[in-house]
Amino acid sequence: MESRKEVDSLTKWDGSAYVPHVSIDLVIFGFHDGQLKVLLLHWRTGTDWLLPSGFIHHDEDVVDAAHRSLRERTGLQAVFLQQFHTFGEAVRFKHFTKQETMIRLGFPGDTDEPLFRRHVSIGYYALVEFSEVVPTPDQFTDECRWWDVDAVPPLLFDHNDMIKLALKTLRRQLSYQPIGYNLLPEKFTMPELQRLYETILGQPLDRRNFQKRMLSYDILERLEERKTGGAHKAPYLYRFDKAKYDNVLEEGMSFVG
Amino acid sequence: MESRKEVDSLTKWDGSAYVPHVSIDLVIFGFHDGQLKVLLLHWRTGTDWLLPSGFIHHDEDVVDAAHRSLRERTGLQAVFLQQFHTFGEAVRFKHFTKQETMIRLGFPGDTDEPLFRRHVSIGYYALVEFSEVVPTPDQFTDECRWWDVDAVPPLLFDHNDMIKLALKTLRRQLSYQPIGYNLLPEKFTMPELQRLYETILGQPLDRRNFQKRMLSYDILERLEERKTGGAHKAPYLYRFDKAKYDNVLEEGMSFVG
DNA sequence: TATCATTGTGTTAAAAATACGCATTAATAC
DNA sequence: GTATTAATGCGTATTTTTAACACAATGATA
Repeated sequence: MESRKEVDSLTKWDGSAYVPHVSIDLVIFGFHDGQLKVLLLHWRTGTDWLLPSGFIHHDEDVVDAAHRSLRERTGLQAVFLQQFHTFGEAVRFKHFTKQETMIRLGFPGDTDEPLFRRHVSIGYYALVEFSEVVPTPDQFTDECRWWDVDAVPPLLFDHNDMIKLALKTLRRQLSYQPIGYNLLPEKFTMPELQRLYETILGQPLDRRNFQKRMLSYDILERLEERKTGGAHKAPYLYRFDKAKYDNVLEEGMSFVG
Repeated sequence: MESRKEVDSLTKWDGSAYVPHVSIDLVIFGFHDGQLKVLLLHWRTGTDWLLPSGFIHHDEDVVDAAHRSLRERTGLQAVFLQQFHTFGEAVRFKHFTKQETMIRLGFPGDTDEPLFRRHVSIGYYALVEFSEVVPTPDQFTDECRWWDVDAVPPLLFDHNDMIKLALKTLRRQLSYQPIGYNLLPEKFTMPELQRLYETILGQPLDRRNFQKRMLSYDILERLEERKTGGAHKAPYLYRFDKAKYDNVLEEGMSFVG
């Protein structure tokens, strides 16, 4: 279905530059139009979508490799990035077998292709500001774009499971930590923040209790401005107090230390 | 300091049988004499202690490799085993540099020794019944024994950090899940269960509120027997209702499903 | 048989989470 | 202009959960 030329360029991947058998997979969440989105890549030779992934240089920390991959796909520097699980199954093919997958991706026959060797993959999820992302494909893909989390198609490998687990982890953390800084623009209204929470948690929240809880964290700063333009009463604009926000996060989520 | 013969036998390790650059580290918790214990190994050629670790066969799931290693160190089959973090720093030496570590462990000079290549390590913690464990060293070690968690010496690599993080994870899970089944003998009293919780959490708990909460989980079965022999009033014996226990755990902690 | 430390089983108070009421406001319709 | 409408700001009850505390019962020891 694809020319040999394209397939050749795919195999130019220099596996020797990376730690073999180890990879990173990224579940990058964004929020737009009242919908939680996830960033997916489209394989050049084929019809399939998958999660952005990355490999680790020999002298590179895994977390740095994750940040690097994230930067390459989004253009963003500092984001909320959290390891959530390591996927260590020997066979990580799900909807298609290894053979089927290799054919679909343009690697017929060559069962020793380094890209398709067994990989232990470390899953990270990221929260990014939708409007600031410049979705950028990598050398294996020709398209990078946002998908609604509840409209994600069957993905390659076990990537659907990864999204599920990342979402589950995000929900748990959201329930007892004031995450959300990285998903919204600098200034936002309380209803907007609430909609974000409702979307991630998948359930409606009481307007008044939500506001009380958010303010109780003492990480929000209310501005004098109000958001005009919409019909009805103009809501106040808020802004995260970065210092206090980081502080709360540090206490609640920090590892080793 | 050690004969060449011993060092040679150490290097007989056949790295080709395993996925390179990936390892497993185990934080095995036990409970005895009102103290939380962790199982450590003593390196044959040297004075240092470290966590039990393992490697992954090419066709083996990581979680299976973890169970296998755990079995080899303890003799136990079914235990509570939970992945808690993957340690991906390029340099994981802490108290000693790589060179110092290699000398201490009897690998002078040979900087290419496969055992000392960079490893991404997947951390698991396990809860086991102290009295049923048969501590067993591996090919690199000459002793395997329990240590009080708060008397653990400086360990090789980043293993002290691993214990810290495993303990933190255990505490968090204990706070909102009825873990403990695997740390106690089949029959136990409520005070014994409470002491276990107090030890892990590191704080005293109210006797009456503790009992109420434990019973509210509806996973304990009170037996007719009482524990005699001790001075004072004889407490009832309890037993976990395995089916209900597994059920609660499944709902609260299951991944990918 | 009295003593003592510990267990079994409550009840009460405080705090947190949840449910709900009503006045205010800014765009829209008339 | 003025009334209407739907959403916001800010408040108060209610329920549920958590934490604090009291007292009788028991079994070995003195």
